[in-house]
Amino acid sequence: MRGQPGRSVTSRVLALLDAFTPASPALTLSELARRTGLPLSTVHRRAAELLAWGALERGVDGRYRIGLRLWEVGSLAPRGLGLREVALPVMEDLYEVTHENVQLAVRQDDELVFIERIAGRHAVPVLTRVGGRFALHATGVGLVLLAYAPVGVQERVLAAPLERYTELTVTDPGRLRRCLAEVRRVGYAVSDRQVTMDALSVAAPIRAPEGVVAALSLVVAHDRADPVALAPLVQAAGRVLSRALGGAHG
Amino acid sequence: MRGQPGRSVTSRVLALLDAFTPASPALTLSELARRTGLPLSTVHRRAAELLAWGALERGVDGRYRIGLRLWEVGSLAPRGLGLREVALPVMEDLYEVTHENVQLAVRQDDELVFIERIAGRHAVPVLTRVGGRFALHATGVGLVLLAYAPVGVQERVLAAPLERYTELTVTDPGRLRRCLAEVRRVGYAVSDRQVTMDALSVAAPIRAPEGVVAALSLVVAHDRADPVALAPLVQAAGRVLSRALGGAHG
DNA sequence: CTCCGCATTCCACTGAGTGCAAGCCCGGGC
DNA sequence: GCCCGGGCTTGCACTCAGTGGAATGCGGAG
Repeated sequence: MRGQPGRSVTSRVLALLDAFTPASPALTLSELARRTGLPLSTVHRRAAELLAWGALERGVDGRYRIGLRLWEVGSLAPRGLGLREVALPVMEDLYEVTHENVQLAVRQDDELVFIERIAGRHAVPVLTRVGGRFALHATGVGLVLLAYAPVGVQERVLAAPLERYTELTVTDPGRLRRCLAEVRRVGYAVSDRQVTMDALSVAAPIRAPEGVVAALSLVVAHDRADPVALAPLVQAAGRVLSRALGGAHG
Repeated sequence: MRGQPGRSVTSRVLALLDAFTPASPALTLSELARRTGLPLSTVHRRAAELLAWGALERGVDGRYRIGLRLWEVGSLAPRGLGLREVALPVMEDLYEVTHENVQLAVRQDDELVFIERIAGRHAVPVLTRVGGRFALHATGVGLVLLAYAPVGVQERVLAAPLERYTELTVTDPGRLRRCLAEVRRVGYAVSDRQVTMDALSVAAPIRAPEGVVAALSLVVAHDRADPVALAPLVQAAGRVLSRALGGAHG
């Protein structure tokens, strides 16, 4: 072909999907070409194929969006809706008891991904969305996932600059390392106003046979609750789920 | 290349994703090759690329599964989690009032896809799963989606054999056509024991500017409730959502 | 009318992708 | 030990699917 060497067709297709983000869920063909750095004609052909299959859809405005077929296939991810289906009843129980935000997240590389949330109507509004990513070093779920992550992941996160969200965010690697040790010791994590000054979260691990696979948290107004009192509730829910997944209880 | 002509790389990649179904969410490389009809070496290379990107994952057993990254991208589908985010609060309200199963579905080609559900603990157990497909001619949501679908879709569905689920399933095209007219006249659909003999469902359309984009339903035990009494509730919820999406109220 | 931005189609060229075949690894039977 | 069978991975020579520049269509704004 005449194409610039070194780029496989598959990688181009995946690059197209990568161009869609929560911030820009609808793109024109030329925007896609700009974002991927590919020629317009190439993007046009690849997009047409994705369109035919249902991975992309075109709205009335002519823009491309992620198609329902891709959502369908994505819902088969065991760590996505699969995990959600198992966790939801337990999360609902936790919500019944506390009437606060309940969140479920897993680790993906060096970040976390929110899988499900029960948003209490009268609880603190949370900024994240289901399917969204976040750093590991600040939230309750993040601290749990990081504490039980492979050492390689921990080292990478500790070596990279730790973004500051509030004045209470832990950005010193040494201090974060001690926090993680503490999380492993007590079996839960508390993130007190480390993401926003409004909220505090308490999180516990969910274990499968292969280790900690997810984390569950309660997010509450920072002045409304005692984290140490909430911890047993979250831990208990985590243990129920761990048992459901065949994991050891910690 | 030496490859058999007529099959694009993209279509092969997508065929790999197609091989994963709710019934078989984990596959070995050879199973993938068998299902797609592609040579093992080809599958191996395509799968390696999907693996590297995160579209696929390999479990501890070495089997391939849909990866979290694909779920993440899929969650950007406006008709998937996007719609869900809008609808969930209203669905929760409906659940609070009725304590019955609440379901949200959209049409994809000639079938429906369930987007979200609130499963009442003490309500009828439903057989479908979020992300799953179903025929249009039997369920409440299906009848609504079919009634407001483009004529082309209606004709295709009416021309194809209509699968029978119970003795009450409408399988006669003429009768189904009259049912659809009735749905459009009254603005809601009732499916009385047409899917299982246990349950009955009442559904209403959700309208956006471009027309009916989704349907909402209550699924209840067939002997527990009067569908005509439930209809106004479902319709009201549908109208709230229609307004949120900028659709005309019907 | 022309210009601009975006989408679509054309076409000659070529290297990315193919599929066979051979090799590898592991476990089970003998 | 040795061989066999199932799965996975790699090497290699061949070639067509895919490429990207350029040309064309298509509105809408000036």
